Amino acid sequence: MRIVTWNINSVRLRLDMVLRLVDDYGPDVLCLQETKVVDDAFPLKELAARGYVHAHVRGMKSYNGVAILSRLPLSATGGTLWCERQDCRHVQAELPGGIELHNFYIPAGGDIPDPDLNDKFRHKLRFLDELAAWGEALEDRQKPRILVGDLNIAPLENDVWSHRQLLNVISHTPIEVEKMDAMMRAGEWVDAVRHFLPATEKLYTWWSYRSADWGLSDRGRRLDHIWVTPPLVPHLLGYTVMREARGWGPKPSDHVPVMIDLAV
DNA sequence: ATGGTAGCGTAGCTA
Repeated sequence: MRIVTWNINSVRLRLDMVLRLVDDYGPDVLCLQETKVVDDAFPLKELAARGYVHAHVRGMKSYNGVAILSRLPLSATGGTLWCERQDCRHVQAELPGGIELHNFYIPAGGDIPDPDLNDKFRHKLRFLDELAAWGEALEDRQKPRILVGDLNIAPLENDVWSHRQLLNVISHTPIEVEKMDAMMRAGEWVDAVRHFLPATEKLYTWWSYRSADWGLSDRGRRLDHIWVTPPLVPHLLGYTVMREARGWGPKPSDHVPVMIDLAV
C-alpha cells in the first residue's frame, strides 16, 4: 500500500501537479492539505478518471481544507473539529485491512512565538494539547493507524536548515516540539520517515516562497509527516520525499509530497 | 533587524 501526503496550497490551481503525481507514482491513497476549496468545487471528477473513485473531502472558502483520495475503498469516514472552530483541518477514514487513516493540517501559528502576544500561536499550542488528549483516549491500542499531514512542526535538529537560528522561529520552538513529542507518546506514534533516515541526516519537505533560490540556499524545514502505530512498523517498506516537486513550475507548492510504502 | 512571496478574491487575511 502506497500513501502520499502533500500540502498542495490550492488544489484547483495545481490540479495538473496532482495528476502528475498520481501518474508518476500511483499512490493508493493521496492525502492533501490546504486544498482551499469548498466541497462542491473540489475537482473529484478528474481524480475519479485516474481511478481515485473513493474520496472524503472537507473544505472551506479560501483557507485550510483537507482531502483523502483513494483507489481503495474508504469506510467510516469522518473528521473532528478542534479548538471549537469550524476550520477544516482533519479528515479520517478506514482503509481495507482495518487501517485507520488520519489526515491533519495543524495551524501554522503566525510569526510571534509567544502565546500571550499571538492568538495564532496560542491556537496552535491548544490544538497540539487536544491532539495529545485525543491520542491518550484512543481505544484499541493494537489497531493499525496512520497519521499524515502538514503538522507545521519540524521537531528534530536536522529537520531544519539551522537548529540554532530557528530555535525562536515558530515551527521549531522548544514548546512546540515538546507538545508534539507528548502527542506522539500519547498515540504511540512512530515517525515512519525517521524509521529509515537517521536523525543525524538532514531532511526537508518545505521551502519558503520568500527566498529567491530555494534550492541553492536550501533553507528548508520538515513540516510534513507520516506516522504509524507499532503494529504497522514491521510492514514499513520505505519512504520517498519528492524534492523535485518543489521545482514543478512555474508555480510549485511550497511543500513537496511525502510517500511511504507498506507491505499490507 | 528587516523584508522577502504566494493564494484567495478583490481588502486583507493566512501561510
